[in-house]
Amino acid sequence: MNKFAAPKGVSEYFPDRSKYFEFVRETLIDSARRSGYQLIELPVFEDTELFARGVGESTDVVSKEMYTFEDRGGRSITLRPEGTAGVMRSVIEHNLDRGQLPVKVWYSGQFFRAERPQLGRYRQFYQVGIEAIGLQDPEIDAEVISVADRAFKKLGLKNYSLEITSLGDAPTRERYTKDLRTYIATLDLDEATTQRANLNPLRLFDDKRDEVRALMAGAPVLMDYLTQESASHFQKVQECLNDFSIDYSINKRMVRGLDYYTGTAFEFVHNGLGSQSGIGGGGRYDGLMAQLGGSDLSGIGFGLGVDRILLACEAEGVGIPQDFALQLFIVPIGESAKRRAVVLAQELRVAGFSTDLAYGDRGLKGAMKAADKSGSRFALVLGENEIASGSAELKNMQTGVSSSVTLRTLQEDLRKLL
RNA sequence: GUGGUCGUAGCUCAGCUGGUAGAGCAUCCGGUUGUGGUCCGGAAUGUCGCGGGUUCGAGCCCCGUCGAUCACCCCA
Repeated sequence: MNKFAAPKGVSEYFPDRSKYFEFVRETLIDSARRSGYQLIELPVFEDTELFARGVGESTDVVSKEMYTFEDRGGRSITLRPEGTAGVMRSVIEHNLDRGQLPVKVWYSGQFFRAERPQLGRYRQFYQVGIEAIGLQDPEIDAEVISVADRAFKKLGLKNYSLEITSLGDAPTRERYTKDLRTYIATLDLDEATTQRANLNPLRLFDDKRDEVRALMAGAPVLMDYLTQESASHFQKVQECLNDFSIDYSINKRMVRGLDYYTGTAFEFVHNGLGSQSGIGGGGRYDGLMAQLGGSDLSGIGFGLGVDRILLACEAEGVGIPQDFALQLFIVPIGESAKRRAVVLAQELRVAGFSTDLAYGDRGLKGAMKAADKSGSRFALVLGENEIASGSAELKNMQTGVSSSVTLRTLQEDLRKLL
């Protein structure tokens, strides 16, 4: 029988790399928790219309990358391509905005886009995101950015940068887009590019060809169109980032893939990932909630790509901290020791120590090898002699130094050492 | 979705102008009857991605297909 294979474009994480994935994800989530964000757990599929209206029909994400199917009741369902629309739906549906504002939530999980796969670009990918809803203060913009930045620094990443911009409010963008279209109409572009420009003129700023870049150099810049209010908001965001000692650069030509962004927008880019360099991005979406039928509250959030951040960590050789390793591995010698070891391991686990032990009958050498492979920080050698005297040999697997411990005080001793 | 490259042992790869497969690492056993990560010896492991074609003969050539990867597109 033929072996089954995973569907095209999915990434899987299994030992030993899964530990690394887990470390990255938990670090990102931890940063959100430390800023007061609380978990919101949502479905991975939603009414297709939610994304069409929320994300925007003109975006590539909606027009050609969604996993859409009909369920058994004939409803059109779509696997979520991004997180914000679903969060908005849930906030509106359950009136989460009725209480104190802002509502601050984080989420994590799988997202789906039917693109041609590449390293760091998968059809099922993993994001950690946060949303802060119902507060317009520029300080919250900086806070959201800081959650991501703190997480990256905690991971030990260095080779990344933050770009920020302001997209202005809806009327501003309308005025600007009109001028931009007028400008583009004067350019000599090939058919495909013209079509792209018609769909969304901002996209031309992202073109990688030098000719197009040169042509676009003379284009009007959105930031020159900002209202007094938007400009001052953006100014305050920058001051706040300065206060936080977060480095950034202003990218006046940033293009975001989703239609709902207004005002502050940002992107984290890693320099060691080839063309899939975006490791996270987000921004304000002040009209979105009203557009989806809720009250007219502002919002800001981000999505971080865990798959790509993991790749970035590997590219930079970022290591996993010790507290992710197994703490103790028990090596029993002989039948009666084995029975004692099973119970001892259970006691230690109950007491909160991560513990594993050598099963089977591989002999001491084999069991020590297993202890080594487990990555455990300590090995506890438990033989007939030791049991008779109520003791055991505790070996530090890094230094190779071992000492005798009494089983009765083992837990206290471990606590001191770990 | 468009174009290029690649697909051989669990992993990384070698395999000359077509003559039915090899290395290193990992695994297991032993050197060491109570000590891993070093060293030495030994063993096991493959429908050469899959399907078809050309040929006396295909890992190698041709076609298709699936997958990965790179660039574009797009983005996390």
